[in-house]
Amino acid sequence: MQDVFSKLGPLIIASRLKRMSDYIMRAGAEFYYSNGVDFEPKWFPLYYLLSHEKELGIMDIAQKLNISHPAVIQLAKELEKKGWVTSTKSKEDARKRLLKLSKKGISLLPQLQLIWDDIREVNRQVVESQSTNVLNALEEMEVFFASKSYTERMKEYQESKK
Amino acid sequence: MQDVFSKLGPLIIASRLKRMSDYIMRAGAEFYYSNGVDFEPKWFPLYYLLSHEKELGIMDIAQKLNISHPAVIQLAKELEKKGWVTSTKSKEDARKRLLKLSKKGISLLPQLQLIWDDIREVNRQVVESQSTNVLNALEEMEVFFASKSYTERMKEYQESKK
DNA sequence: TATATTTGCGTAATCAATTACGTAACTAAT
DNA sequence: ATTAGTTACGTAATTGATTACGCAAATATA
Repeated sequence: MQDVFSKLGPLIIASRLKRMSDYIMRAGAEFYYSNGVDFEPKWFPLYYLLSHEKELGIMDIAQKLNISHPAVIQLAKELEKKGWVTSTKSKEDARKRLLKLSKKGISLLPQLQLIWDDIREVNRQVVESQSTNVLNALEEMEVFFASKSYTERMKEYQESKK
Repeated sequence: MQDVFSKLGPLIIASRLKRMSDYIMRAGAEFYYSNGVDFEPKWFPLYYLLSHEKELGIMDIAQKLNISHPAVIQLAKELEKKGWVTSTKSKEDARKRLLKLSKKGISLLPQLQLIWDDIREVNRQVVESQSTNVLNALEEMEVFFASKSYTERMKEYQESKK
């Protein structure tokens, strides 16, 4: 075993989470490519979101996706270049730029849906193969840290040792 | 619920893994800082590795940590700047540059150990709170994809649909 | 109404890590 | 001993995302 990580146990949960995430992301990229669709995994959250909402402002999206607003601008720029997303100035609030899928963007959806179905299916297989379900584990962690943050918990533990 | 992710289920395992990883990393960074140690979480794997091995070449490290060798060089440069790591040319193989902890680096260890203990403890709490253990889930995923890659599994599923 | 504050967006600078490429040292084959 | 191929390392360019900053529009307050 050339791999230090798995020996370290609880100390490096974060690194292992990241590694698995990177692995899946890369595989996803390959998969789009081998299906002849010029689509990148990083576009998925925004694209998917817009496919379910008529139109949204930059900040709304940033909040919903939990990423920074410059990231949204960046992603949107790329999707606009592809011709899949267009934007309009809001009439109620002139500061807002509203994003939505273009006709071309909508017409791509069925093809993407097929791919997403495959991805979903494999992910389902993974989860079903597990005696401990990674999605449940994540959900539990999110709830755990929502009730009291990681930082708070570490501080408390330090206090308790004194 | 302002958060689209948790509704998407298996489709975006990767994004959720990444998000949780980022969250813990950030908390870790804060924690070092609030303990008055000028140490960054990204340094941990290399530092920890060197604290357990006498000296290692760049490529060895890259392999063991499963990162690219330029990443190792970069991290090493930072730790050398801090004075915690030194390097020597290998005598057996003049191409190799061997990294090891400096005296100063070793003398910092006890302080870091304390912090790592706290982190380990909170991570242990997390894991114990869970009915489904995230580390086990990750381990299972790694085994699952080691036996057959994500890409292969997607291809197979596509074939099976025809 | 004038002024201060907040909000939404865009740009710039920065950061962490990767891929691509070049060079030097080692190894193997003739 | 020469040549070809591989390995180890370093640098440069690129990618993806973040924080910091600034401007303009909207909102709240005096």
